[in-house]
Amino acid sequence: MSLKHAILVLLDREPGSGYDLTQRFAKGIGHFWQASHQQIYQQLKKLDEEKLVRFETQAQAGKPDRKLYRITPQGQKVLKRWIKASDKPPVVRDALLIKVFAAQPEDYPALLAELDRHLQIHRETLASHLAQEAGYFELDEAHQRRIRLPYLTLRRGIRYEREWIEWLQETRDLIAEDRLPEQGA
Amino acid sequence: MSLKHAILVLLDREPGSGYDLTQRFAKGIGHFWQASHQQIYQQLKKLDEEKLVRFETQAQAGKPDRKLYRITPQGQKVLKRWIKASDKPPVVRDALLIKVFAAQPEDYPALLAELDRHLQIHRETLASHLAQEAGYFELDEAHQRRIRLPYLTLRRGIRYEREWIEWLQETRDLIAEDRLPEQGA
DNA sequence: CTGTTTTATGCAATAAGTTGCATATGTATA
DNA sequence: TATACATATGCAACTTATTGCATAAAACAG
Repeated sequence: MSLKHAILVLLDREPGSGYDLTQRFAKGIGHFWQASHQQIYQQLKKLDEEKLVRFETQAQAGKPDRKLYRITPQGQKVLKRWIKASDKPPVVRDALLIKVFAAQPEDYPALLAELDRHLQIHRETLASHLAQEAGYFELDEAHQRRIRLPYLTLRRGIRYEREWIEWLQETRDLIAEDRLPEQGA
Repeated sequence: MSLKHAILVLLDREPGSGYDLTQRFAKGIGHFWQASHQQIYQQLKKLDEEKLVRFETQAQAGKPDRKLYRITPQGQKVLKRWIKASDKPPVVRDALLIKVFAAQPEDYPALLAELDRHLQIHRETLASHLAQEAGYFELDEAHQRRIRLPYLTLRRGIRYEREWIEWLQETRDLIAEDRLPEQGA
């Protein structure tokens, strides 16, 4: 699986604790990979057993010990190999679309509410991605060039959200129209 | 989870065997939900235990017995309730984007090959969706209206694939450009 | 007439992800 | 001063999905 590799990628850029990584997943690469702290801690444990990462315990006054993880040379080797390998596109499994597929006129009010809720979520996510993009545009050209590939993944996130929003609006409106004539009849 | 509900939706439209459902997942709703036959058989077993479906065994000459599943009234009730409930948007986890994010110039040739491979897969999926859409357009207006919501989910699949193709082409070209000046220098 | 695909169902083991809980303290907010 | 939030890590139980295997016969292609 790839959560392991996502962690290796982040640790290859900069060592960090499980907590750090949780933040980096949420803020940095959440547009293409989401992971909870439980998953991250579990995987760090396994990666350590496989010697792909190692850690130093940093005692902190009062707070619990912080484990600072680093990628090992083996880890880097495994990562390099994985980047050059090939994967299948991710499977699509979308509960909302099951509902749209199966909805009958009596379900339309609830469905419209649900579509609106998703619309709102996707608008918020898009706004957050666009804010991140604005930060990228403020960088000088040399720095932009250095993080061009990460930026391209953000572009993908932006496009993905825009796509959702367009479809949701279109679908929402079509379903709303469908319902009205029946109310008027 | 929602595989159960996807199965209930299909059985609510028409009874069928595990094998039937596997086909219907692949051909009918594969654009928003994918499931292997193992998963389907496992879930049918559980759905039967929960009394949300029941089955009749049809002995067939030579072939193994076919189990014809039907949704029960309880199943329909559970399904109705679920359709009106709300879910979170699916989590995004895309291995290809990890690779784009992490790739260094020495990885570009392999990455370009991988992007091309995905491009091909998405083009094939799009072609298959468009063929399905063409079938929809051939129907008379009354029939089109009756399956309008399922069609809207297909539209989403089409848009999704188009989105991927556009991003892959754009990204592919940008990475290819990036690499060339270094070869020429 | 031989080999591949389609029809038809399933078990077992493993991997991956989710949910709920537990602990402990510093720091900011009301 | 009480409450909530951020820091920091983790276990246990459960659900969900994947991988690999097994069986068995008809139907079709070469």
